[in-house]
Amino acid sequence: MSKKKRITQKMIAQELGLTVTTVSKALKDYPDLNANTKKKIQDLARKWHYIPDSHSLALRNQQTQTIGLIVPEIVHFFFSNVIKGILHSAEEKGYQLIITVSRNDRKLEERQLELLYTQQVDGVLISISNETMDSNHFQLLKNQGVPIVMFDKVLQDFECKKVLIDDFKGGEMATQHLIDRGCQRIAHIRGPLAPSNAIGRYQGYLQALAKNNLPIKEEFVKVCSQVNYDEGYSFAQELLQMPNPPDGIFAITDQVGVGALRAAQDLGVKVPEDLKIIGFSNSQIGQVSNPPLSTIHQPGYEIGKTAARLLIDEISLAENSPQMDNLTENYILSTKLISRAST
Amino acid sequence: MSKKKRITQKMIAQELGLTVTTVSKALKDYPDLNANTKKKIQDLARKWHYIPDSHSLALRNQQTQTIGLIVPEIVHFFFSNVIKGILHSAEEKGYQLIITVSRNDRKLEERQLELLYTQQVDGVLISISNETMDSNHFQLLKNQGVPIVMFDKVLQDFECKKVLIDDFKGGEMATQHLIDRGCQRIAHIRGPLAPSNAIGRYQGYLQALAKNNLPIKEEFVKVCSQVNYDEGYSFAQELLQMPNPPDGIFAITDQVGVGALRAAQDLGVKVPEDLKIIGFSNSQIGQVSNPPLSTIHQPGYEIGKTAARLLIDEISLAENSPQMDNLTENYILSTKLISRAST
DNA sequence: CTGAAAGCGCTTACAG
DNA sequence: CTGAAAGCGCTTACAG
Repeated sequence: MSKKKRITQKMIAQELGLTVTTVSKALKDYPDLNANTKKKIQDLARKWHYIPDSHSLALRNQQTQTIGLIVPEIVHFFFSNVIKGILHSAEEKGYQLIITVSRNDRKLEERQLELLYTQQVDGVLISISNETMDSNHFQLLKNQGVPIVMFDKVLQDFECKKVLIDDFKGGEMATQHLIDRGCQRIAHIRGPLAPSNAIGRYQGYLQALAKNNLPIKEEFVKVCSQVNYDEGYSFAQELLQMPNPPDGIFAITDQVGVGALRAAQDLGVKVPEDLKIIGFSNSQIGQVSNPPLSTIHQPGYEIGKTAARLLIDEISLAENSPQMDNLTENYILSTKLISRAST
Repeated sequence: MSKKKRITQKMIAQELGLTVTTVSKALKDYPDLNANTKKKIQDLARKWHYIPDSHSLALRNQQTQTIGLIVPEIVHFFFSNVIKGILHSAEEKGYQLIITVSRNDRKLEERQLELLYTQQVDGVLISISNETMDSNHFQLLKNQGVPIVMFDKVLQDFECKKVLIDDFKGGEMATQHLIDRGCQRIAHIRGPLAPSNAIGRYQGYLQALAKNNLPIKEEFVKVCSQVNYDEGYSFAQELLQMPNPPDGIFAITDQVGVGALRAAQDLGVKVPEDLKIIGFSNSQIGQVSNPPLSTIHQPGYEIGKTAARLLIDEISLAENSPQMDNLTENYILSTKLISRAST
């Protein structure tokens, strides 16, 4: 500690034979100061590299200029892009970002939320864990006046702003694309049962089948728990070894889709001739697979940018009109189909 | 603001007709309190969900339990893994992490450093931008008593702990592997000129050629600026269209390597028969390309974990023995060759 | 066993 | 034009 030689207003005041009050005013460019005094202070501050202490400011202003983020995973193309978008908006508005990871663990998510509260973040951005079914911990935070914005994986019955894509439509689009390409027996390797986005995509899949009068076969739906390459591989293997295998697979993510692609190739099933595969997200992995994977583009960067902006707006608003209730409002960003050689 | 209803010790004291002093002691479990009083306080604190204000603590203790991170990029497999490792160690020791990105811009890096200083972080972890050649901004921070640990992209002449792999050895290993596989005309698509790791890998490449009495051809060395798939693609295209094209390519990263792989395939050059390619890092992208890419494993998670631990140790040490100089010390984590179908 | 006081670094309404 | 005072939330050496 003693090693720290942080320059404070007090030191500047002492050096110049003034008081902190005057120094503070000079640094904030108050009009009612002697121009000369002001200049002397500002010059010394610059020379000594004075930088204000944010904790002191936080204490004084009850505002930390910091937002907290909780994501389920960090080694993840989509979430990396979201973070990039958040940082973009945060920088723009002079906010810092504290990042935490829930590892899809409901308990850990709660703990991270508490830590962010301890840090007095002005607001929280979150994509909830796959395990999270209730909103008690979010409600607690909200009751303390900390605004929350959810994105991607959201909790339907929690009142807050949400930034999303239309997963239902995306799922339908993906499945319809397979149908348009001539598939008749379409399997779906879906995400876990709880997350809102996995449900949406699954329902979109069902909808597309129904609309086209294609039969819905329970054995053609596989449920991932890890949602990774290996699961894609092994589920595809199972599917392709059935007596009447599918001729199309809609995978919940590109990771899973690329795993399925490899399984097909290892079994000698030709893609796209014998089997067409479409993923979801437009991750880099699908761009470089061979053949490249068709997919639904999910705009991570824009989602992050939008979510952070909404949160920061809400923070500023809360300051001015404390009575403002933050009602649920869904911001749906658009997706698009990207057709590549796998379909 | 008025919306915030954060519970403070003062409120608890008022409710129970005590003073903050007593409340503070009870919450910190001081021994010299009436057991009954203590219990009453602790019970109410729990009931009201009291959570201490970290800024107040930071101000009081001159310790924020927060570390800052600056990385050149966030949408990046290697750095994501590093962050995961950092979060692991940080959590373990009760530290929070503020993340910023320099976008390989020296000016922005300096700005981020300043913001972290404003936030009073207890220490800084950094992988420097490709543009950074001098250490003035780091020296400034160090002079203020804020410990710094560098990783991956480091500044040779700045005194601090560094967590690295042996890029020279890695580059040599990769090139030697191509030679062992029968390559005689080996090209290198290298990183930018400044970064320590790009230089190390390049020198390792030269060393392997020299050791094996293979000629060093200037035209076989291409210099990336973006270090991405597209650059890998176009440089490989150039190389393969030479009158005497290379029979092996060592790419600075897997991204670049996979780009080169695709270029070869698009030109009808067979990999690995006519051309062998090896990348660097062991990113996921190389695991799923077709054929999968040989590479040098770079342990991102461990690098992050180690760097954060070292930093936190240094923070605690600085508290106790302020005179401690933090001399340069290199922590070299080991890499290994991963041979796949591309070589 | 409990509390009054000082202080961390800063801001701002108020006095002079 | 400058400064003394109070206060943000907390801790701790000291009094009683």
